[in-house]
Amino acid sequence: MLPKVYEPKSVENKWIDIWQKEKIFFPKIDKSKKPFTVVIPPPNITGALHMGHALNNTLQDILIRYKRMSGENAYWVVGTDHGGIATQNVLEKILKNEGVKKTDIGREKFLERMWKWYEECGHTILNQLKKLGCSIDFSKENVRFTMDKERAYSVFWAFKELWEKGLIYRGERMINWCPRCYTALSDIEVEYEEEKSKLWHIKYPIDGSDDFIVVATTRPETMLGDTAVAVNPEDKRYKKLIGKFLILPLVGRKIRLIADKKVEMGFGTGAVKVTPAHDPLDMEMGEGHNLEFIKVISDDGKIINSPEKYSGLKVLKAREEIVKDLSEQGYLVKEEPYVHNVGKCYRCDNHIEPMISEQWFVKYKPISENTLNVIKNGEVKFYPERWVKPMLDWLNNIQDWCISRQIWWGHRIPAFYCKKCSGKGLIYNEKGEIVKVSIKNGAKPIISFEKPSSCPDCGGADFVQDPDVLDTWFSSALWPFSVFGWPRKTEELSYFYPTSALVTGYEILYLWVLRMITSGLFHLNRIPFSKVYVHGIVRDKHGQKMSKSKGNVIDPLDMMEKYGTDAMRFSLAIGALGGKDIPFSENSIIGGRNFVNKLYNVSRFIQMNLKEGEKYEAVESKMDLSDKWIISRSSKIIDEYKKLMDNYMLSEALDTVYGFVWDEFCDWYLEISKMYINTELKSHKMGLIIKVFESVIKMLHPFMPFVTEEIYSALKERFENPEKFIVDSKIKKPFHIKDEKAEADMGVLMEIIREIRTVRSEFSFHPTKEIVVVLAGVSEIEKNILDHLSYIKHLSKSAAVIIGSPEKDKTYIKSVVRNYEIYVECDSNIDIEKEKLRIKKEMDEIKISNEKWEKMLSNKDFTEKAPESEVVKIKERVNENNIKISKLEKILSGFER
RNA sequence: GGGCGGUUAGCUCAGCGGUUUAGAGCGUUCGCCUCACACGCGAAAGGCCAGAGGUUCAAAUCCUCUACCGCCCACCA
Repeated sequence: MLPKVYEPKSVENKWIDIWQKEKIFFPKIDKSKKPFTVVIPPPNITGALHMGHALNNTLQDILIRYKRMSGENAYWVVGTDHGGIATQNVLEKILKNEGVKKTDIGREKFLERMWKWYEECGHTILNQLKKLGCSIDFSKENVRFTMDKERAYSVFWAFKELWEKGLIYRGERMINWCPRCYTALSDIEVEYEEEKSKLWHIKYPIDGSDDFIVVATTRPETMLGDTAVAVNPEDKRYKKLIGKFLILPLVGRKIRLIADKKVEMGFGTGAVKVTPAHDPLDMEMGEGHNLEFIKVISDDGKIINSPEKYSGLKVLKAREEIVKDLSEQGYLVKEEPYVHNVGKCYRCDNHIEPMISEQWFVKYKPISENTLNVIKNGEVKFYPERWVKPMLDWLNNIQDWCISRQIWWGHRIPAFYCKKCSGKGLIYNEKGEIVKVSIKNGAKPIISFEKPSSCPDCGGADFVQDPDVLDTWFSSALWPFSVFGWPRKTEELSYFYPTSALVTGYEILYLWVLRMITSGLFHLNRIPFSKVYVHGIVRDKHGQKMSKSKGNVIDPLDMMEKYGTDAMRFSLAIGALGGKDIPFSENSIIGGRNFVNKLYNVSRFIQMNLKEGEKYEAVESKMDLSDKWIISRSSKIIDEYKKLMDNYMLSEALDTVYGFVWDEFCDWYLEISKMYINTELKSHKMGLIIKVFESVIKMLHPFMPFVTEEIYSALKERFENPEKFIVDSKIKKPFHIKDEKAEADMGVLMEIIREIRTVRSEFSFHPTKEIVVVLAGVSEIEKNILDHLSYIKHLSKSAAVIIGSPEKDKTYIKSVVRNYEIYVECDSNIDIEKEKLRIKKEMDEIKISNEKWEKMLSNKDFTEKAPESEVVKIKERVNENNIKISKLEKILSGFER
């Protein structure tokens, strides 16, 4: 005998093993079948799976399993991402705990450690995906890594193609520098956060005069690199001073007062200090006015090229000193509190420094034009659609993409330099390692996958590779086709590409999704996927972002351990509504667990009533009302389910089935069917139950793979033409019958039953007390009621349900449902006042709605303008209510006697 | 500054092709260990659908404005 409560752990492990062993998810190229391909957003190998992964991969798995069960050749391509800065930071932290700095061990050794880390962590992540129930084939040959050999070649090839078309260049531009991670970042890798700071007003004396100009700044320390002050050309206050020279306080440098219409007259004092090397806007002005660029902040965030006093200080320390000195020397006019946005590194949260730097860039505008078009014309569809507009806006304002990173972990830029020919363009550290390359200063890159054999210029063979690595998103952007071996023309590539759908969170739409579309179009001239299912972020139950510092993190592994994987998947899936963020709590998983248990117990119920050797078959001639009703309902539910699933409304689909199973199938149909278990109708009833339940667990399998597989294996001999496993089965509609009459009739019966139950409950009948119910008041009671008195009897725990009139010498609790009067026999000492109140209350409610409707009916505008069917409907309702009112009145007057 | 999303039961949210008495889950209350399930069953209480206008025979639902909350984008030093 199966235990009463479902025990997930052993069941889950069992099926994980079997599915892998049976190679069910192994990709097969089958040209007779339509492929449904999804590439996984490769998880970074930074550690363990978190709730975001759990959500993302649950949703993908639901889609994949659904498509597989819909007859498509579903293939979910798996792999992990090397994760550039994020992963390097993880190892750096580990090293720090060991008391080692990465510079101590050097690049080569460091990378050795990184690869070792990959071996361990990559494995962990894959195992966790397995635990999540992902229908992925985990054989080694099917697992990719963004930095494995094949992918490395894809990356090189992509770089080469862009380079050859002049779309990759190395140039000196304003970039975002993270002094902590010690690397450049692209614009989207900077997050802006509001910070309380100050606005300092500083006097800049005018050369050869006692007068001065006051500038306002949030970054006084950058004044060390000021090479101008700018005002708006229209600004009357400063017009005549334009072109004069100022003396830069603390430094003594002579700088020009320039006019530029980028300066806002209304802000601060209307005069801006210009630091071309450390501010994007200032850089533009610097270029426009031919100003000197003086870099005063070093890569490690310290002051350089400045008076002795400040050199070597960290930026914030320098700020303090400078403000102090300005104040002491009388240059500081005032400081006012000021709130403004500060850029922070998305990987380490430290302040980023804008600075001029020579880096590799991709010219993005020209290659992303096609992306704009395919989104605009719907070749790539977003679910929900509301993301389209932000995507287009972003593309319209796209900037060149800084792709070089000064870290060690990643794809090394495939550029080699002949040591002899590159001269001063190659910069080495004291150990003789290459640390920087400057094409500006003469470095000559040769783009190559491997070290070139000889220099085309001098014939020399002494090469050095560019020390930088590529932005991790560069390889991610190629993922949908690099996974299939591109640029090699593989069979996989031609069969599985373009992929079908992408499932991802909205936070990486710009960072990743748009870039994939762009590279797909650029390198293969085909979109990488046509559907993008965009989900939200898993938050805590109050809508707060989960974070370690807030202590509100829920660990999916704990949850799976505690409640089972299916339970967690259920709660994630049902919460993923409309692409919105998901408020998540342990409580919501409990709901999932309860549902898993419910399903499991249905299967127990079925199994308990099956006998070996007996046949169970639904027979059409034996169909009664409840059968017709459940068939009709289940037909509708399957249609609804498919429609929702096909439109990526997974949560709604799950909710639909959930409601059907629990409320209709279990609470009504199974309860009714219990009456027939010991009758000759058993075979018919059980047959029908099995059929409906089979379709239910199939619909639920994508959401809750383990429990449904377990149930399937327990019951499948009873199914028609069962497959070996539910994963491999097809969702089929067992019936194509929609019976509105049966649904309506059943509705009446349900109402009557509920009314009797309410009476029982309100008048405190013990649940086991059997009662006598009389149905009366209708001259000719419909046949369907007569036929199904047994339902009423059974579900309302009645000893007898009689059609007729109440007996005069007995006491009844009376109520009205539709046209029927219901008399529930009771002791004479029932609380009459309570009953009166009950009836009155009900009557009042009906009267109120009747008044409303009668008013509508007397309104000519309504009867003339509203559709005929509406008017008829209202009329019918009024009539029904009037009958009901008269019956209730009769009952009330009965009390007065 | 621009854009997007939200404001419905104590909590988290559905409903927004216009028309019953506005739903669900959780929580609460009452009664039940009813032979699948107490991770359950039955019943109940609980809502001027953020506010103000407008369109309409009819508005939680469509339009406009306002308030508040949350995101995203933007070089206002």
